[in-house]
Amino acid sequence: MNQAISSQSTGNAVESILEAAEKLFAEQSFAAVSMRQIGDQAGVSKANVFHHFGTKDKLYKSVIQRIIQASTKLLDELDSGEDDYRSRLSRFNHGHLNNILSNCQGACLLLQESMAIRSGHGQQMAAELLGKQFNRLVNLIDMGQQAGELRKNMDPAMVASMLVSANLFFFNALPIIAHLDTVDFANNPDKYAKGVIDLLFNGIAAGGQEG
Amino acid sequence: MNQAISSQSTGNAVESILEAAEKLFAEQSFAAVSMRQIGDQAGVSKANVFHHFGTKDKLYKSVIQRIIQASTKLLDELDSGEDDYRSRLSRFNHGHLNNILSNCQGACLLLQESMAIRSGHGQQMAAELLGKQFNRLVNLIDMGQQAGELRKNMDPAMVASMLVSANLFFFNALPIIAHLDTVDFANNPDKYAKGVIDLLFNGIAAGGQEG
DNA sequence: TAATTCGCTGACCGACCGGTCGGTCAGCGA
DNA sequence: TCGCTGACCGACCGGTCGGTCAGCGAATTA
Repeated sequence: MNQAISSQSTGNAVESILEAAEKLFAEQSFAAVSMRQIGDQAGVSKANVFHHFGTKDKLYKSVIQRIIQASTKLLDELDSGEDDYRSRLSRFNHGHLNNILSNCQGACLLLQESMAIRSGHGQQMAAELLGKQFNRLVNLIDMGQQAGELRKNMDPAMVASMLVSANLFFFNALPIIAHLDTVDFANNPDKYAKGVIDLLFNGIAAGGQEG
Repeated sequence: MNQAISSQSTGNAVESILEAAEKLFAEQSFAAVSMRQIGDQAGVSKANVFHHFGTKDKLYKSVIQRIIQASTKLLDELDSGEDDYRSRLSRFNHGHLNNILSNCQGACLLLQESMAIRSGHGQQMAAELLGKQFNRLVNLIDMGQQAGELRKNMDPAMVASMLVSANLFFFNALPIIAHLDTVDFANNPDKYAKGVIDLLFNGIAAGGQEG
């Protein structure tokens, strides 16, 4: 075993390759990463990467699938409890942001794969997942409306869009924003998530209630 | 002139190369695009691309600079008028979203370049621009607070974050979201921008005023 | 023990990469 | 007319790419 290489903690080559590929693909891009790099990072030969995954494209899709499974699992665990809808939305929001931040590489890949113009290799897989998660959130807000807890003259999908986007932005623009002197919520995800819920519920107009 | 190639409308080779490079870099990635592709797309030889820009890296940075200049110019034109702060924020929001949608390629490149983990070639240039634009928006909201038009127990930077992120999300997740049956604001940027302002000002809690 | 399978590897291939080079050609000031 | 310049090109360089393949050692099976 070589000390210079990272993963391969389990001795399982397949898992080592997947971890290495996810990291490299996220940090760079599909085209920028070579199969040799992935093999080196995983502590195996380039030929072995091909042995297990056939082609670079299949390896990439396996990486995306793996991220999707992990993400879905994490989000499923959030769906318990029967509080008021403000609590449920808040819990979803905190969970969503934490999921993103606890798996930056995966989030980065999915976000990149979801970009419009881009000709991604796993675009429809990523789209399917994000669509599902988005719909789930929309339904939650819709139920809040029907329960009379949220005002009715608004579009639930738009609220969902703002919630999800706020978290994605926090994750991927953090290093840019962190050093601005106008910002003090950087490196404090919980404070950010709480603030988002407060603003979204109470609005920013003067005279609104507080969170 | 070849019909298969796109730009070169002006006959200016440099401009043709920049346009071709922006398109290809946005649709794919820095590594995925070859100098030969760029030359072909621009209707010039690969050697000529090197003649004008030296290296692939310099060409890429020129593309980013060009996008930044266009973006800054567009945003500067929004800073006129002295209405109430709701109108000013609304105008900024519509303008910001329109800027993004009218230059998808540029927005795509800047967004990609601003990603956290990513090791981009024009990262700090993109970060500088986004930081400036962000600070400008924060100041606008801050002034609204001091004028008493916006409630004071909230973080202006967080509001700015939510505004910007909502637009970025709309732009880059549109194709994913468009076909969901829960969504009806797709392909209607003005409706979306108006809804964002409404939600942000009035909140979603039952009992809030309408927009 | 002999045969077979399995995970894995180094050597190798054609294609393409970023970048360079020698050279052509139109235009321009003297 | 001359010398010079910059835009432009085809051909080429060393190097790396994705992908293939015969074969190795260690298990597994008969």
